[in-house]
Amino acid sequence: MTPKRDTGKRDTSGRGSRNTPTAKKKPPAKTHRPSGRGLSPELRDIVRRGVIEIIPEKEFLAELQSGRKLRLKLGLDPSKPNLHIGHGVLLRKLRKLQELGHQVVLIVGDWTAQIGDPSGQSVTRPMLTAGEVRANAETYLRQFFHVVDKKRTEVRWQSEWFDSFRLDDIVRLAGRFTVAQMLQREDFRQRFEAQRPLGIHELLYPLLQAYDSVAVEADVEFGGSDQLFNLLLGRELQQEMGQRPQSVFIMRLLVGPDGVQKMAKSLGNTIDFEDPPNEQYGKVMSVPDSVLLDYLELATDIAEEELSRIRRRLQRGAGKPMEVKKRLARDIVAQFHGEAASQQAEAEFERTFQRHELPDQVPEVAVRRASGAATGELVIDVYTLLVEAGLTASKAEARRLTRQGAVEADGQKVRPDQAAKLAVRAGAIIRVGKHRFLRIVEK
RNA sequence: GGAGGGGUGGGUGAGUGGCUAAAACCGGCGGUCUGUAAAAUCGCUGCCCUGACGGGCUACGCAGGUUCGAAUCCUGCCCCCUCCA
Repeated sequence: MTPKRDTGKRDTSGRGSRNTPTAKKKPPAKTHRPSGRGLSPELRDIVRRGVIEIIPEKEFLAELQSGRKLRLKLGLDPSKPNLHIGHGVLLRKLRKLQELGHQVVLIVGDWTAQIGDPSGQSVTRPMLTAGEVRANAETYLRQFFHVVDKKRTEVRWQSEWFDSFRLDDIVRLAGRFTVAQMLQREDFRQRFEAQRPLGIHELLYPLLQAYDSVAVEADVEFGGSDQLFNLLLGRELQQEMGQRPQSVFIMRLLVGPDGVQKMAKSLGNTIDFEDPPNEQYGKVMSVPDSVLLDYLELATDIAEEELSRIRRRLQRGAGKPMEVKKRLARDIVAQFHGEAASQQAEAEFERTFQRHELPDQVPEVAVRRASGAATGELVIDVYTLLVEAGLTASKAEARRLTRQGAVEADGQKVRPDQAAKLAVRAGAIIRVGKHRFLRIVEK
């Protein structure tokens, strides 16, 4: 293993990761989610939907119904600039609780972002500079408030308390825990046992996160299933420091469009809040059927009864998965870009991918007519054009694709021997693969 | 302080003097099929020239050296890991 190179693994669900090296298989998330008996439908949905476990369940439910305004903590680590719909799962949960009058406390993990909580086998990422973190955080906040109600959110920066930490504060904090305790975190233990590197500062990560709970006097902390350890540590630390320990709210992780691995920036399988509508729609459509229901449950607010109906229909083979998926895609795009954009994205999808027609917008490249050639007749060098237009990364790639029959001009496959001097009409469409297009116009 | 192991292509990881632009796997891309799902199947996957054959350039931590020839041997440097103390 080469620790030299770090992939900067981040996770989807707030910060840190508890285990699952790179989430090879779907974690068999055994769920202990609350039954929700005796709760209003609204509360029932909140405590069940997408929830794996609430610890301690009874106390939390009692609190929830006590009328007290709860402080709901979520920490986000601004080591990457964009939020994705995996984060969205948590954010929408917060939003729902806000609607009941509770207070969100968003912690910008400007210190932990610099440490990085390496998931799996990766080691430390290079620490980010404070400036990078700030810039990322700005983007984060904008995106965050796309879902969460700003008026009922208190934004806190870790630097508020950690900047003034002195060595003795750190030593004292670290002194409250033992190595054995830290090794309960599965990825730590695995790395330790496999004699793979495990940095001391990495052990600090969960401690800092735990201290955040103390600093803001959190009542509840939210996180994905990969966060269990970190969240529980916060609970423990609060107790040690004389605070009432927070409840922890463990949510299921959304997988990426690959259908297997959790959605995470580091795995490159995210659907981002700010992906353009068409892209967002397309990414959702590429989600495998096997996780369609998970997406509906976690990434939309489609009502529970409706979900059961869809589930049953699909099981009977009655519903068309594709139609359901389109609905899902529409729903998600609408969340971030509005109804109109969502419908446009769907139309565009149907046009280009289902009917194989041209997209709405095709980039144009102007080519000069050779002297003596008739108006509207152009001769192009396909390879050069493709590279210049950015449709292929290199001429070598353009050649390869041509050889493979992936390049068409006005619907005709371009043969390799023609490509260097291809005669086309002005306005001709060059197509590479399924969805790379280019229109040739006369200069 | 002592002993040992290691730095290879987007990732994992083979390779110990020429047959190696570098196995295998993953990922990515493309063809067929199709619901931009899955599965299946075939192929491509450093860059430049070429319709093709072929040719050229760059590449195995960095810098030098040995050799007709080096990812592979030597020297120095940088970095990482493990064990013992």
